[in-house]
Amino acid sequence: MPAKRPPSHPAEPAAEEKPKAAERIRRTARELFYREGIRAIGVEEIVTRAGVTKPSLYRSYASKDELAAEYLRDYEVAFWKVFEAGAETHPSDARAQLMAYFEGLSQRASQAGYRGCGLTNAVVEYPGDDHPARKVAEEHKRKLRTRLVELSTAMGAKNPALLADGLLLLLEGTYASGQMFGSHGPAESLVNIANQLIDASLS
Amino acid sequence: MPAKRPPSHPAEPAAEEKPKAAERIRRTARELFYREGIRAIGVEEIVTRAGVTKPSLYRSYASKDELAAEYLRDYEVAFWKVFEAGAETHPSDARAQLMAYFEGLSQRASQAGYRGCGLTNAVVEYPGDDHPARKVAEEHKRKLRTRLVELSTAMGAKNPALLADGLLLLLEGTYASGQMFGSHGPAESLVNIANQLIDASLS
DNA sequence: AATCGTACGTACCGATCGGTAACATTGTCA
DNA sequence: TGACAATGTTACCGATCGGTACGTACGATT
Repeated sequence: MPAKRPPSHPAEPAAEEKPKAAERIRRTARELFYREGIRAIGVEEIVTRAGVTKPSLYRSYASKDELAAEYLRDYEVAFWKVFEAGAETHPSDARAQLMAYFEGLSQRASQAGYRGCGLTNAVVEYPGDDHPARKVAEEHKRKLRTRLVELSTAMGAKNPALLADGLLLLLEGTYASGQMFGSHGPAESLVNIANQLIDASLS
Repeated sequence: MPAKRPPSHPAEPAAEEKPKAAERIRRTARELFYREGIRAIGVEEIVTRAGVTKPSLYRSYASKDELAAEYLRDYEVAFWKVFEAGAETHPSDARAQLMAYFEGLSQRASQAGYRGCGLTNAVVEYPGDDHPARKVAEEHKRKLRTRLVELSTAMGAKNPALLADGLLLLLEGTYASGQMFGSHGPAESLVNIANQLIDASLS
């Protein structure tokens, strides 16, 4: 285990040099998988657009399936960053935190070309429960549900688990319908609907 | 245009004889496309499971894409049949009609192996707006939204379009989350949540 | 200078993809 | 019975799929 690489930092972006092949593949795969779907994109197109070759891909990732799982892990990190962004601007106000995310989502999902949630899309693309990408997605959704229960509790809901389920249904509904309707779809009503539901769940 | 076929009835199921190849392909494709996804299923597997061969498929359907579109047209017919089933048992009661569908959906979406809405899944599988299957799905969703506005109006909602959007978000959310969570997922709360939303939208 | 580990590219694998040409079989009419 | 159209079958196409064996350029170590 030769763990001695003085100039390069293993877990850091290392913005000093040009991106390595593995990182270029990662970024290209993330963009293509999200925009076009995992099944729709072949490894050939990924490496071509990344400016590398196939062996470089398979040296860093065991298979296309594993690369897809890695893409979703990156996607999840980015998701939580956006989802929890409201915690800083609205500390100790669970409802405002949540609604900050809902407002941003509503706007994004109301634009043409919106592609929904990469994790949800992966579940649709891979119905069988043995795919590594699907496992990442399923675990994430369980975590999201748990987090929504926490927020619902903090909001003072009578039945936090029930409100959390309602909010999750609205979220997933927005991801899906944002892809089907272009502008002026149901996603535009998300904030209004969510507020109605939260109000009804309090007293 | 030789439109003369006395003994055979073009648009009827013709339950008298054994199913033709085109019909077997249609049924097999419908089941496989729904369960596994359109991109995941090749034409080879369809014709094998249907007990026919590829040329039989391509004589009745112009391409795999067209077969997929035909599958969704069949799916849509079946959807409306289930969706409007409550109109007979609950005439002149829009809310009861709608909730009858919601209750059935909630149960189906809470079972392991649930695969959501075939039309929504097709939109996720084909992001580009040029695919024939996607066009069928998009048009259906617009019709569904219109129908929900009608029902919301009949229910006496203050803002029918807004309630319709909320109901549509809940529907799509149930389709999606039913696939990710097995039993005891958010889909189980659909009826309760929908009732809260409808109540809040009336007075 | 000889050596070694790392990183990357060239060229190729068998399998499967959607789709088709050409031929055999069948049923329905005159 | 014979002609015709519809529907079936065998065998194949080029393209692309995910994945890999093998050779090479290069910088650090001895």
